[in-house]
Amino acid sequence: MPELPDVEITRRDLKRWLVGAIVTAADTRDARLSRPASPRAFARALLGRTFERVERRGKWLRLDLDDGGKVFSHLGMTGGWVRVTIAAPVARFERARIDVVLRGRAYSVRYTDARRFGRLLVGREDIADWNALGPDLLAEGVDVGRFSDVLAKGRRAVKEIVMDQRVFAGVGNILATEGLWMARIDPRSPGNTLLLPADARAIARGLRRAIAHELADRKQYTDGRADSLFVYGRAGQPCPRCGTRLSKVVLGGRTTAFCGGCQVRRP
DNA sequence: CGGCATGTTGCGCA
DNA sequence: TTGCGCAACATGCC
Repeated sequence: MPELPDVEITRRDLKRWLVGAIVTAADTRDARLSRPASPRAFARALLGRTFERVERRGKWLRLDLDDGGKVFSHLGMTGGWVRVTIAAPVARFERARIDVVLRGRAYSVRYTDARRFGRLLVGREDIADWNALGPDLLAEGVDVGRFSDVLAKGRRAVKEIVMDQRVFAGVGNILATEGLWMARIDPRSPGNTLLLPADARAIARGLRRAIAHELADRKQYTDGRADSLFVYGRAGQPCPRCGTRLSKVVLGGRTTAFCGGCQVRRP
């Protein structure tokens, strides 16, 4: 599920379902998701409250309550929010529920997460993980000069740099792979070989295009992801742009597909 | 059975 | 102090 486009779709869902809604019941028993706090704090913070806003930065969601409380949700690898009836049975891997009333209608918003790499936190202050995030490519403009400086600083591969959440919030393995292909830049290129302002601009633009492409795709399909990607997971197949056989390499421990024919690597 | 997976974190070591 | 590589987390799926 979750990189920036999926989390953005989730934000829009939660906004529709929750803003203005009053919480009639809330529960999670999962100490892993709420770590390091007790899962009991979840119900305590939510019961009787009204949601005022649903915000997103990168892969993090923040739900703001009418008393100043905040709920932070990170979907990890397999997390997701769904809306069901109050009486719906507990789904396999359901980890939390928020029952609400909105405009006279009662229903339940449930969080499911098989692997439990996600987080579900309540508090009154923004958490450190939220504050440390870099610019969100969907919400903010990119300061090309600043990004250029970040690139110049390291010999780290450019793909690892753009996946650093302090550099661009929300860019994960799929977006980085797709965005660099769109930018025609080899993901292995050391940052300090991409010194031209044009390089920084091309990368930011490629990532934005990858985000827009996936968001547009989500509007049409619910499970069309695999078919909408150009190179991710397609090593061995022909490049959709130039026909060269797509290569595979591991960067920062993550599998990366790229085209040796049209993604340039500067010496 | 083995290998891989959209994310993050912590540890050992240079 | 910084950074890098890698295992770990928990589970599904091919």
